[in-house]
Amino acid sequence: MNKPVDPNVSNFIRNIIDEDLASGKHTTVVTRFPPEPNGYLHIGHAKSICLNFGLARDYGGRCHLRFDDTNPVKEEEEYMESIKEDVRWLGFDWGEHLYHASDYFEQLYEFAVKLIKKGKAYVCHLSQDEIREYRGTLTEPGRESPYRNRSVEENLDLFERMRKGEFADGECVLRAKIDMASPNVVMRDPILYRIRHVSHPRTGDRWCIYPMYDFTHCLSDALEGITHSICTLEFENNRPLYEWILEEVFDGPHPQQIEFARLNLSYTVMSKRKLLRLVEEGIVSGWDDPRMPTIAGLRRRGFTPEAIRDFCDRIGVAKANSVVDYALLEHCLREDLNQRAERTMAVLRPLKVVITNYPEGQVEYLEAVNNPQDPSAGTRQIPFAREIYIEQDDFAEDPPKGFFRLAPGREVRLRFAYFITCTDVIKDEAGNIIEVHCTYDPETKGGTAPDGRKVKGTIHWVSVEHSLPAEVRLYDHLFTKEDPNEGDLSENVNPNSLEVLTDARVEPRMQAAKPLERFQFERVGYFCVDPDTTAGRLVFNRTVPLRDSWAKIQKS
RNA sequence: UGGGGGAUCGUCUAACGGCAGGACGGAUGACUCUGACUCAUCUAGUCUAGGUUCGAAUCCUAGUCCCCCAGCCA
Repeated sequence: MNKPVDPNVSNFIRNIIDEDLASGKHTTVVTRFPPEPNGYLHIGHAKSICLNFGLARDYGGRCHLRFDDTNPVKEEEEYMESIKEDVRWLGFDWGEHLYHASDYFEQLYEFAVKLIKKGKAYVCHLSQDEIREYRGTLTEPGRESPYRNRSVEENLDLFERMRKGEFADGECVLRAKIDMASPNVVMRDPILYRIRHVSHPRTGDRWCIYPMYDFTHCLSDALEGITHSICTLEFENNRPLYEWILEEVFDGPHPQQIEFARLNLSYTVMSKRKLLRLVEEGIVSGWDDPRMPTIAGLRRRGFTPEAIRDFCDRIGVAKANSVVDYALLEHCLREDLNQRAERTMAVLRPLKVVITNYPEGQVEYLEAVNNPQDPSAGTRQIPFAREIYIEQDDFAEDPPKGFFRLAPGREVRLRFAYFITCTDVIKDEAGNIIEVHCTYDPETKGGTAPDGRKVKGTIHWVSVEHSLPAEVRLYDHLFTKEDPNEGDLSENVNPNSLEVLTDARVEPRMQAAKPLERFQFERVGYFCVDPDTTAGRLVFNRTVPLRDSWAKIQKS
């Protein structure tokens, strides 16, 4: 954690904890992050991770990582590994406190038996459709199941036989006996256990009955001594059930469920279902496509854990549904990268410049600062020669008003090198500019003129002979709409979310760049080395462009 | 039309009966060997209508709008 915690952070959950601590209700804070291992983590999960682990850190408590693995049909071991990797990468440590809901299956079974013995649960043989019918609707009460008043003995026997595998999938379920007329549908005799003759990633074939979320979660929390069980808004309706179950069977202290609004980000989607769709329809290359809001995607894109944590701190925590502006995420990223990314020069769309008065065959090495924000990053030597590449955008034959880059007759500074003045524009038969001729002023070596004259523009460059070819992948929002859910998702996909440039040129130092290493391409943006990079082929992802006030002026 | 939640600058979020504050975005300017960074100034808000109070974003009443719930998913 590179940043000290702002002592002024205030949100409704901290207020609750402060009160609980002050009143003596709790003497410590124990939270948990409880993902279901059925997919990849995304930035919405990062919010929850930062919240839960952050609270534990700030209050000197602890935060458990618990896999909510109660549905073997959807869950896989592979996901558990990726989740652990992502949480660790984000910078959090659960220490000894790694748990699985499946660790509690035996205890959970005993709690269910206890409930049956209290006459508060029963085995129901209604079919799935019948259960739905009997449940009633939002405005009409449900009806009681004909199996609702079976004797305790019969229920005990039936439940045991469910465990033994005497029933087929779907033949019966264990239900809580609460209130079929409750205005809260969750309380209309909710299902506690269902039968699934499926082997579980962790318990194998030991069980063929699996507890439902509502039964599992509250008891898992209680067993682990969780004090504050923080979840998202859609579980608000489940809170009465959470409390009912604990009240009925759990003797120790009860955790308190607190709900907060999940993260929504403009120009992206956050639901696992929709993310899966993007992958399956080939709209993106995979879960770690750099355009994905998954932790894996963000990592590959070049995001830092520090930037993501800072973002999560800044968005706050509240109960109102909201959509955070993507620009805030970009701001956090740039702020972090500006401090730590070494600078380099790279030309994305090359335009050849011949410096006609520079001796042929001569090469000079010029000193360049690696990171003006961090003197300890040192300097490097960059080769300069008669032929260089500059960015096509940095030259205009007919410069618009306010343009102070290279143009016929104009003098600009080549960063860390010399002042050059454009003398000629070379075109092909079609009239395309293919080369620009300039002269340089030998007196301006290093970038300053002894006579004190100033130039308005400084542009970046690389040597034709010494630079390395590279592929550069430019990313934009995956969707064209702030809210991609408005209308048909696939129609809102941004056709220009990926642009591949294959003719980019980078400084020779990039030969040594390692996958995921981050750089600032001066005047262009922050980039990171894509894992697709091989010995003979450099591939960069644009993490985020630099702010560009010239582009803004041009637009208006 | 049942139940549960929620509405504060364009966006996100503080203020817990006592000066509506911060951040992002936007605008303007300064600086500049990155049109970056940084700095400065500005911009802009309490859903509506009543009420209580010396004083209301906050308490009360009545509305309006938005979200969630009828999986043997979580």
